[in-house]
Amino acid sequence: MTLRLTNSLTRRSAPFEPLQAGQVSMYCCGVTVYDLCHLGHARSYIAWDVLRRYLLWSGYQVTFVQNYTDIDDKILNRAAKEGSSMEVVSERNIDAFVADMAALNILPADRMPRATQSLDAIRDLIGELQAKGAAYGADGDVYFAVMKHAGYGKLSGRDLSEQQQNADGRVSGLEEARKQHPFDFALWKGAKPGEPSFPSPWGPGRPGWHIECSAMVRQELGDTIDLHLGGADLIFPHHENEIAQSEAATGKPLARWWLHNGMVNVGGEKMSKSLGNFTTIRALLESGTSAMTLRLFVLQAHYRKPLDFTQEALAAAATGWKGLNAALQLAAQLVTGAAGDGPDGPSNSLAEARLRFAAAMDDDLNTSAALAALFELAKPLRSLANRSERGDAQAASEAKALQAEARLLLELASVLGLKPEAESGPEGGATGPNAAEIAAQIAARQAAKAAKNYGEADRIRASLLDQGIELIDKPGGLTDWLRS
RNA sequence: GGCGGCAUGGCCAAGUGGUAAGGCAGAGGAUUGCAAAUCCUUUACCCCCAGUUCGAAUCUGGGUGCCGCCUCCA
Repeated sequence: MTLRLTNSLTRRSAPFEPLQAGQVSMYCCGVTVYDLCHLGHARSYIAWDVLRRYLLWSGYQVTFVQNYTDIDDKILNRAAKEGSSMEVVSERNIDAFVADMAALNILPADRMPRATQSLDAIRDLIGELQAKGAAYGADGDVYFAVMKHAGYGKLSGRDLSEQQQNADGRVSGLEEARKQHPFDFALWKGAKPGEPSFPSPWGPGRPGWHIECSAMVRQELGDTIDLHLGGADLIFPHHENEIAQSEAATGKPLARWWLHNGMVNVGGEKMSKSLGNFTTIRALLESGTSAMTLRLFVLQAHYRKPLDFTQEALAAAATGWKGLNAALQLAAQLVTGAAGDGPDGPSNSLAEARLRFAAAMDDDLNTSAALAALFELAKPLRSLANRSERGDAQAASEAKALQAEARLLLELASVLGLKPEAESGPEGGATGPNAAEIAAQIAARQAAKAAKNYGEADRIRASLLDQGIELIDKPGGLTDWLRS
């Protein structure tokens, strides 16, 4: 079986095969670090994290590079607004990015170059383009000449001859006047007074947005890479321009595969900073949604389709995760418990589950179907937990039989970046009564129950619930509790 | 206007020629003093019309609706 991926370049899916057998190079356009990441970023990076994990699981050696755009108008604006500097804004948001990604269990990229630290490669590339006649200077700016590059528009399906004055009113007249074609874009922007700038053969200034990715890809991974990833909103102009720059310089294809994820929508509209309808990763996590719930929410839909963010859908994912998490926790117990006792040879059903999972993932990363395989695997585990709690005599022997299953569940879950998550349990540092006080209340309620004083027992239960403590009666007269 | 995508049960969402995965919610059951939690069971002819086919959610044509990109954007 082979992995099939939908290539935006051809708009169809085809078997994936890296340029060098067993080795995959992938690049993902990162964030402009002017603010916190929102759910749209989370979706994108979760999707590519799963791709990477799946490739690794499949035995590939993967080199993954993701950039930081740390010089840009938005960063400068933000710095001006808060009276700090470009560096301060960038540094802060890079730290936040790292923390957010870690919270979501997204594996860090192998290398994360920054635009401001890649200036030599950027200037070299611009110089090369100019030497080849693909770029021209104008008053301290340098532009890429799209008309000079055959094949411009091949990714986004645009035909230059059909392009009219779409840019009217959207670009400053000054910049427009300098361009030879409306689609020409800046490789180097001459510095305006007071702006931070870097020296260059064209005068002080800074790189345009698109050129950094071309330069970094080339520097870090070579002329042609296997996979280039990003959000669908980057197809035009960003990725189109990257292709043009890189291919004009090297004469080789920039990437063999272009993968694009669908947008996160809110009320049918794209979540974005400009619309103001965004939720930051951090805000969501702080509001009590767990990282794994978010992952499950994202992975339940196919990565290329739009994903509507609603409280209902999130709540559904949370409940779904609760069940899966319980199974994963039990699985972790089983595996570390009486290790080695269980029958090790995978039974037919296990082999089938593994196959089903792989087939789903091979089909353009059908995580929704892959998750179905996980839920099916989790089922007997959850059932076992229920029966053993009820003192089923057979449960103990079954636990051994389920060890291989438990191991497989954990393994496959980890391919999706899903891992057992501790409940926000007793030592959660929350406010309210402490464990000893709760234990005392539970004992009091037990006594009331024994005396058939159910009014009092219910009163204690309700009172604890008011304080955020939920009681869970177990068979055998035991009572667990959760801080909600 | 140009380019691209999507329409499956109450909700989310797989399935792309042989008679509908999974999750959530709902219903019934087990359990419980009653609940909650948990486990078990259960719930669809796939936007409309026409066509191709022995057979279509799945292919073709035509509608309708929604979304993305064309300006910074994951």
